Amino acid sequence: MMLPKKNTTIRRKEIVQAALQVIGEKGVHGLTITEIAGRAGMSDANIYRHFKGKQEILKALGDFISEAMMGTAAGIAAGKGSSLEKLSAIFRSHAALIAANPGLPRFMFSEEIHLEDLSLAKTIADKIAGYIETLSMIIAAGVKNGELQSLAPRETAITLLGMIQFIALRWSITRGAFSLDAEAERLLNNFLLLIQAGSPQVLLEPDTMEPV
Amino acid sequence: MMLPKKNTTIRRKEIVQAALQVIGEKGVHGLTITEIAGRAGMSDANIYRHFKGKQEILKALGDFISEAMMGTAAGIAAGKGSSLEKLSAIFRSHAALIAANPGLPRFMFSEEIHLEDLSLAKTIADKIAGYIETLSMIIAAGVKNGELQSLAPRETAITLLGMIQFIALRWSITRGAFSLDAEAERLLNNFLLLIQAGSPQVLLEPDTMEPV
DNA sequence: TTGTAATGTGAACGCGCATTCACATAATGG
DNA sequence: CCATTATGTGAATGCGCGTTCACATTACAA
Repeated sequence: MMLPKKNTTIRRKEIVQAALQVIGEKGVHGLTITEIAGRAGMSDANIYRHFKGKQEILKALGDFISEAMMGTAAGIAAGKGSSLEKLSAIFRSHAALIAANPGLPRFMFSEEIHLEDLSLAKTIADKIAGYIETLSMIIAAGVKNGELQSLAPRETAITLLGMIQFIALRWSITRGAFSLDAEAERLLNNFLLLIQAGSPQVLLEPDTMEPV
Repeated sequence: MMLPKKNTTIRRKEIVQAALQVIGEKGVHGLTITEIAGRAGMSDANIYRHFKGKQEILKALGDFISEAMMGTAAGIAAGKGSSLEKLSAIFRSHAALIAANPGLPRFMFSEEIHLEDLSLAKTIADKIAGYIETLSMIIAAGVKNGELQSLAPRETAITLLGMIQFIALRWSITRGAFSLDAEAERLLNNFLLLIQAGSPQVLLEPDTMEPV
């Protein structure tokens, strides 16, 4: 059987998406050319008409994933809302993105990615640094206007990212044994309690809901 | 050349240690029988005198790593000291352990581990759950005696672990481009500020110290 | 001492997987 | 409509790596 022909730009997107799906199911370890081709509905050899090799596919996938994660975060950061609202929105959207694409954290964690290709590792590291920077600025703004406690912006940003990433890791190891969204919500609530100004110490009365 | 003979229990330890070192340098992806054998100074075939196969080596390595991490944490948890002191000690020892054994986080992150062997994945997940439980109890105790803010023990424990793990990931990706210990210390300080009772909020009145 | 089990090794085997090749078939520009 | 290029495919290639085998050498129990 011969596949109807499409130009390279379209095929490249299909292949990258197929790769992401394969990683979600079989992991980066199970990401073979044959698997990608099968998922994309084409022959193995045809992959090489659109990519120089597997490494190039990984590079394209890295760009796509980085863009998917950073894009929404940057959008939220640039938009309207309080610091708490922005942090919550970014956190939730990130969790939702992972829940929808299990291959995403697998790709980020995988050393098959980090160690194999120096430039790809650098790309990912830079994207993470940018992410931290984005969150830091939101937090710094919140500290300045008294919305948040007086805390270190960068370290707090890293703490937030660590939460997401750790949830994703456990979720990946347990093969989705728990609800990622629900777990994320629990952690977010606790985190918000910690960082917002003058919040806790509700030890006794459960009254002060809706803190504005 | 023929290696002087030793019994299996000794050889098994040597092989596991060699494997851990190889992972630290080449990653789980680069963990090949030939590499392990070379590092341990023995022939490939001899590996199979002491392990049934590669999978069994990974299993033994998983046990070793779990024990190394959980062991010290449990010891500190059972010892004397305030909650803050215990959390700090566990955090620092964990960071130091990772700094000394780069293969440790690589192993934990690797899906080559999680996805290949169900029982190994379960072992790791259980160990992590136990770790969370240990930290939770420390935190719960701190909350009860007023040392810590009224926060959710389990979620706070996960936040702490997420911090460590995220540092380790970035450290791994950047191939040790920054000082893991220093970074860990910065994050720990910020975290302690967040969780201890009545610390920040110096914004206005530095009154409500010591709430019990 | 002696024979049996444990330990050690180089060579070979087989499989999976990335990549290439020779050859169709469709698109596209002149 | 023709020629050139882009796209698509099954089969072959080659290599890395886990594992096995046939055969030494040492430990050790009787």
